[in-house]
Formats: sequence, C-alpha cells, structure tokens
Amino acid sequence: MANQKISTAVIRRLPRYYRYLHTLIDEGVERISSAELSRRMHVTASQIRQDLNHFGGFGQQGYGYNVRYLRQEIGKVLGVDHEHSMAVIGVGNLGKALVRSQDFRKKGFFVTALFDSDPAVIGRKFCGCTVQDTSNLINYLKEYPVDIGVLTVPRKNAEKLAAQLVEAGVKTIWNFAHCELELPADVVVENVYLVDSLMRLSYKDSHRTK
Amino acid sequence: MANQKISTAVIRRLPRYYRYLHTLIDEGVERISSAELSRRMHVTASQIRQDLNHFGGFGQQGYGYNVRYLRQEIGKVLGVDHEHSMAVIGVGNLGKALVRSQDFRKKGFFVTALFDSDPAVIGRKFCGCTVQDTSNLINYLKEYPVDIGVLTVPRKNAEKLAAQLVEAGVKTIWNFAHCELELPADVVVENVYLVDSLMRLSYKDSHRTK
DNA sequence: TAGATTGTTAATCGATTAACAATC
DNA sequence: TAGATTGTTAATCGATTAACAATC
Repeated sequence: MANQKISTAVIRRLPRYYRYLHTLIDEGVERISSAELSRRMHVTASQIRQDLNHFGGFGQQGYGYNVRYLRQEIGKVLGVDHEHSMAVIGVGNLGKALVRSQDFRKKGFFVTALFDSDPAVIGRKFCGCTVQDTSNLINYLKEYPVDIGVLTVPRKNAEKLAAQLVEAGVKTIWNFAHCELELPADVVVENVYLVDSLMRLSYKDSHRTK
Repeated sequence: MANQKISTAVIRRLPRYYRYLHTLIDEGVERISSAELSRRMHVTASQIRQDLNHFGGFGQQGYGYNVRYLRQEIGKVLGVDHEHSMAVIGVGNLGKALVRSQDFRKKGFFVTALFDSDPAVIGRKFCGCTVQDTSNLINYLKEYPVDIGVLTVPRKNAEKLAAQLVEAGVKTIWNFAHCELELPADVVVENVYLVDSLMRLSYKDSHRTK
C-alpha cells in the first residue's frame, strides 16, 4: 500500500486492467488468477502481480483475485470511486463532443460549467449547461469550484486560459490544446495530443513489418 | 538509418521533437545543438542524439542540427511528408469534431469519406463530404480507397466496422472506440482511449505530491 | 493436509545517461 | 588548426520477467 513513487508505466496500465475486469464481470467471471488474466490480456502474470502489489495485496494465495473486489480497488486507486465535476473551456466541436459523451458521465465525470468567447455560442445550452463568457470564468469558478478544467481551445488561447483556470483554483487540467502548458508545480496536467497520436499511426503505417 | 526495431519509447517522442522544431522555426532559429535543445525541451542531450541517430545522422559535428532540415527529416520518418486520405466511420460529436478540425488537414491528413448508420445523418454534408450509409462502406472504399480508417463509433459496433474496413482493404486504423480490436497482424492500429486518459488524470489528482 | 496461487525477492533485459573518440 | 559538437560505445539505471517461499 506504500506511496513510494509508482512509475508512470504502471499507471498507464491501470485503466486497462479496470476496463478488462469490467468485461470479466459482464461475462459472469467471479474470480481469476494472474495466470488466466495473463493469457487473456496478453501480458505476463508476473507483471500483473507486480503492478497490483504496488497498491496492496488484492489477491489471496491459492485462490487468485476476486474480480469485483479487484476492480473496485483499482477504481479507488484511480480515484473513480467518487464523482468529479468538470468545466469545459472551449465549446467547439471537440468541446461539444466531450460534453455530450456518455462515456465520461458513466465513469462519474460530470460537466457542470461551459465557457467560450464566441458570442454565437455564449448562452446556448448543452446537456443542461449554459455556455458562459470566458470573462466570467475566474469569478464563476471561484464561487462554484470544479475538480477538473478541460481545455478544448485553439493553441493560441490555451496558455492564457490555463492560467485563468489556475487563478480560479483549478489544480487539475485535461488539455487538448496542442501545446505544452507551463503551470505551477502543484497543478497536474494530462495532455491529449491527437495530432501526435495520428503521427504515430502514420509512422506505424510507413514502417509496417511486412 | 537501420531498420532494426525501434522502441515505441523513441517513436512516442518523435512528434514532440517535430512540434518543438516548428516553434524554433517560428522563432527564426536556424541551427541548434543537442545541448541547447536539451535545455529547452527538458530532456537529456544524450537522449536527443540517441533518438535521432536511430534514423540517420541528421547533425554535423561542431555545428549541431539545422532546424529546418532536421524537422523535414523527422517528418519523413513520421510519414507526414506526404498526404493521407481518411474515412471517418461514425459521424457523431467526436467524428464531426475530427472532420471539422484544421489541425489534421494542416498536417496533410484529409477526410475523403464519411459513413454513419443513422438515417438522420446520412446524406448530410460536412466540409464538402456527404455522409454515406455504412452499408456502402465496403463497396465504396474498394472503389475509392483511403489510407486511414477512423473509428468513432460506439464500442458495440466497433469490432464489426473494423472488420469491414479491413475487408475493404484498409490496413491502418485510428480507433477511438473504447475497446481492443482484434484484427489481422498486418493491420496497424492506434488507439485513443479518452476514458483511460481521464482516469490517469484522476489518478494524478488523487495522488498529488504535496 | 495438499494444491494452488499469491506476494516478493532475485535475475534479466532494455532504455537512459555518461563518456569520449571521430569529425566538421 | 583549434573548438565545438556530433555519432556511438560503454556504464548506469529502471522496468520487466523469473523464481520461489509464504500462505490461503
């Protein structure tokens, strides 16, 4: 259960376990050994046991892992055992897509505030949430705080709006703008660089192992 | 210039170099040493030189790297020195966002076909492209092939439509559906699991180093 | 209790960093 | 030529895999 610096490689794998355990529950599987999970997920049993043991002894010798319990515990580790509120900054195509998606809501992530600077969008309603002018961002979020700020704005505005989020007290940012934000050390950021992803696909495409 | 299995860690970093070199060009920087780039990008100079040398000697002793030339060469490695056509399967919020985005077009990725199964969407036009019924997918793409298939459909339809893409001859898939596609070995896939990304952010949020 | 399987330590493998000879 | 900086080999570090004692 120790808190001694867990590598990002391990963290990257956690959501996949979480997801896979869900499909096991759907299949009605009650318990599973690391060996069986290894076969199904195409990772080594050693890695599974090592990964899980960073966070606690979730299994039982001679029995394996209880699927529901294990998923619940990984959920706790990932912090998806409770709800999160989000403010979406930039209600363009991508912003709208995120607001409307059921996927995040199902996992407990709810959009509670929308901001945009385009007068054509301000005042419009999406999923029960009215788009506000970004000039209200700091004041509004100071009064009605959110857990997560979602940046879906053009690159050139991203840095400024990120700073405003931080000023409003938001310390957790999901950034879709294609730039690297420079923020105080206590702010955590997860970047989604779709162009990078597409380029990696392009790389795989051109360097296909025949 | 060898083709001897380059690790994914290296590939993951390439788009970032590519991006950063662009900002250097914008700043009017003509040449740069690995030491200077190291300082600016917060990676070791050793790593930069190692990474680049997987693909060729792009630098010059005593001089450093020519910024334009280096960017161009990394572009070639990533396969963004030529255009790519894409078919988007699933014209929901996310699909629309991808079609309308300038970011991909600017990098040479053009959407040339749209498919959906919803009658309310079929026939509508986005960015000059008319949405076709997915039942036409195989026939159309056999006649008018694309380089990349983009899957922005609900999880439950993803596997079936991926198989149809493959049948139509598409061997490169950008998958946004939250599932792991099982496809022939010669098909390359890049997954974008937004829910996973959000969970990693949630993890960072709850395990913040105070 | 015996068998199974974890938790955990030890061995291996790969990736990152350091060092330096080659060379522009 | 001398100085600078790469390309590349060698050393270190960290992550993955293997092994096995602990234990349910």
